[in-house]
Amino acid sequence: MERPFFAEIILPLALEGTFTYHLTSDDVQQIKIGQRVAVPFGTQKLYTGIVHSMHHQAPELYKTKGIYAFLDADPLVTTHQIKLWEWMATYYMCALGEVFRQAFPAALKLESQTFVRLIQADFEDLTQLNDQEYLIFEALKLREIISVEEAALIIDAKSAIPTLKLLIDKGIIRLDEKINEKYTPKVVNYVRIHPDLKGNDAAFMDLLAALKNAPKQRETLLQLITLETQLTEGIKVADFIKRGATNAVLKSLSERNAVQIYPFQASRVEQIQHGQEAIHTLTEHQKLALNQILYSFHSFSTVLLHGVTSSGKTEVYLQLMERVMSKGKKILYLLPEISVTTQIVHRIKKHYGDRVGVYHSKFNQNERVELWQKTLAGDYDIVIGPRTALLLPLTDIGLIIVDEEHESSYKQHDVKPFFHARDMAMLLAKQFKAKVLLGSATPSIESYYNATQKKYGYVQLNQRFGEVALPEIQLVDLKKAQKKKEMQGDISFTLREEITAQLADKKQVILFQNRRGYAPIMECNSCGHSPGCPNCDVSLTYHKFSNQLKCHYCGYAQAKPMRCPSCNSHELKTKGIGTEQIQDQIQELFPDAKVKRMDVDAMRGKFAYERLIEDFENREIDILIGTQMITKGFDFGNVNFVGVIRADSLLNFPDFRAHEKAFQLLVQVAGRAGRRAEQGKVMIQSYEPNHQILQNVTTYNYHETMKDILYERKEFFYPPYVRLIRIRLKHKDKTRLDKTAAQLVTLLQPNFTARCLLGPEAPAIGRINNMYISDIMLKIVAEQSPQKVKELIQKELERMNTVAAYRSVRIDVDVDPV
DNA sequence: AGCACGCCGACT
DNA sequence: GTCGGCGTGCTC
Repeated sequence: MERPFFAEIILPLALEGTFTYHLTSDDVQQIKIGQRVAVPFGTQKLYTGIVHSMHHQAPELYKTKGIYAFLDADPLVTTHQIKLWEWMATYYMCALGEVFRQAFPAALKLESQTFVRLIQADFEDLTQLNDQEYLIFEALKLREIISVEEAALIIDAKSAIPTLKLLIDKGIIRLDEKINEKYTPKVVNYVRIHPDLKGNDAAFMDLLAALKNAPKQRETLLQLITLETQLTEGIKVADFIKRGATNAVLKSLSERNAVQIYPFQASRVEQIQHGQEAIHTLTEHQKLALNQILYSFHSFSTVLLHGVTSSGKTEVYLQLMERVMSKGKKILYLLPEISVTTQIVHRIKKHYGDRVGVYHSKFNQNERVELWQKTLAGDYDIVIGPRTALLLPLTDIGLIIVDEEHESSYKQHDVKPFFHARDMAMLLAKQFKAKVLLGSATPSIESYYNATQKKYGYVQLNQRFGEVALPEIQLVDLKKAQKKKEMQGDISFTLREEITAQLADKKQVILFQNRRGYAPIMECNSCGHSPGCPNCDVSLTYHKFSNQLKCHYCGYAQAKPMRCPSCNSHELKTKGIGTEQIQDQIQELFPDAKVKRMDVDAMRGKFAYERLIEDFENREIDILIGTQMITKGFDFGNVNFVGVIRADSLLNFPDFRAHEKAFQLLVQVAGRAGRRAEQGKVMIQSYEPNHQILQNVTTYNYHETMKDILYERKEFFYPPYVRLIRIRLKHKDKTRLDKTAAQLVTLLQPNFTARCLLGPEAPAIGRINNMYISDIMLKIVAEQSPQKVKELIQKELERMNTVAAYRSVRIDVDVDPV
């Protein structure tokens, strides 16, 4: 007798580990690791799971259930992926199921719905049924299967369950779990000459005669014939209409059986002809950098390419990609979220055509499935996307490029797992024995440090393309300007004159202000009251366009009050500046200029970003005012000047990374100026022009800045000298939250020195969406094993979980927070 | 995460 | 007297 088989299944749940199911001998025949299965879980639900492994150990503590169905013949998940998921779950301290849920396209997870089926259709004693039972019985005679929701609609009740229960008891119906696949292939209508007419001249002549009085139909038919001889592929109805046909005419023709309209499954992933865009030959500097990278890859698996803005890093990437592909290996090209729709991607796509898979967050569920399946099939030589592209079923990877590696959007912070794509890229590369290239004009301090410690190779590219010098940066002292009354609103005369000169020169201007809305705060001049969000501990931001006060954290909005809600005075004034206000001020100063704004508010909608880029390219915008969005892959030849409205808020951020981020951001902003022919110019307005960071920015002194920051980090015990783990507690009851946090600190304290355990402390915003927040920060020193520390935290969290009073507090662990 | 079970307030 | 609020406990 053979021993029974069991399978471990990964389920999309926030629960530890995998789940055991028993296998029938049939199951054993077809089961494969990575395969998608439907399994029952709990009393009601069917979930989509992934086969993790098979074994013979019967669990002792519970009875196993069986597999409900195998959803595909072949695995949809690779063993590399399962391994990566396990790493992520361990490293980022979350459940394997949470990684699965994030990684796997929602459309491939089935929706379990309960259906009702008739089992006794010949039931005749209708007097036994009440009105509602009868209605459902009749409906089922017509339809065979209806969903529980539909049943409720039929009898016009909130829930059909009571009635259905009666019918079940009578043995007339039964409940059935039916599986709905959410993915629906996209179907496109094509048109062709009716097959019956082909080679049948007599019929054809009859048809033409019949169309004697229908010139439009005749013309359309002849046009279709011509097209069919010209084109090898099918003709889409939509394309045919663009060439002059109309729906009405086609309808008549199809009714006459002259043409046939037939549906065909089209690929959703857009096709572009390739070979249109050549790869440029490299300059001497670029060639040197490429050779240094190739050389470094002999001794390092990761190389940091530090290339000033506009040095043509992309050209180097393209050449490197060519080499990798020529060896038959594939490439993963990661970039920050917003850059996925930029020029670089279009260029790569144009050059390599459908060998490139582009992934991005505005894709809908069906597009994601298609990309998943094509990636799995190995159809792409290059996959381009933001951090989540790392989770695709990649195969044969030879190189991973992490472009703009300093970008904090590589770290996922909203949904678990809170992973950093740059760090995971290295793990992934290890699996494939692939290389990683990190690229940036302003590398993150972590990567820079790793390069100085000889953990990464380090290659510099100091020459801008065409040898154009870096933009000249001028600081404008706002204190002085104010004293001398050389200000108009928030624009100094110096800045105003420069913009005037640029516009006279027919150049476009970019202005940077890192705050959206009109004004971040409203304040009453007589009592000092400033309206706050009822759900969060923040001031409401005034949005002039909608005349509302909005909360940027929970989305709360209210109409702007006329009087102070506290003292009823009329003296409500705005404080601080946002992009909306700058737009107003600039428009007033330059009434003839076309002024546009680029921030999340202006970028709503699927193509808002693309449209703005197009407008800018076509010079339909003279002055663009943007938040940090403009620093990401925004590359235009006609911009020679960039202005920063107020740098101070960047420098005075209460975060240990503030200086690093401010330097990176300002250098990136400056890099938008003078990208092609001439040297650009940058003006930074600030109340503190002597601030060390601003001084370093003017000379582009990256190394000096990093040295200073590293010194501070070492002194105050921050990364890269320690690793951080932030434990964030949330609860709607502040007292319970504080007690739980205090208890957790008590449990952790014996294992950490005082300077390695900070908190509990409320973050800058202590309440969001009516949930109070408390943070505990742990620092792991070099001598400690991060794995041991994580196990310890896990143990203490489980201990907390045994006490009911603590259990209701939500606890999230963020490893390496940014 | 879902979902059932179970114990307290406002309504047919 | 019930419907339904969310606190608590369990799921292979």
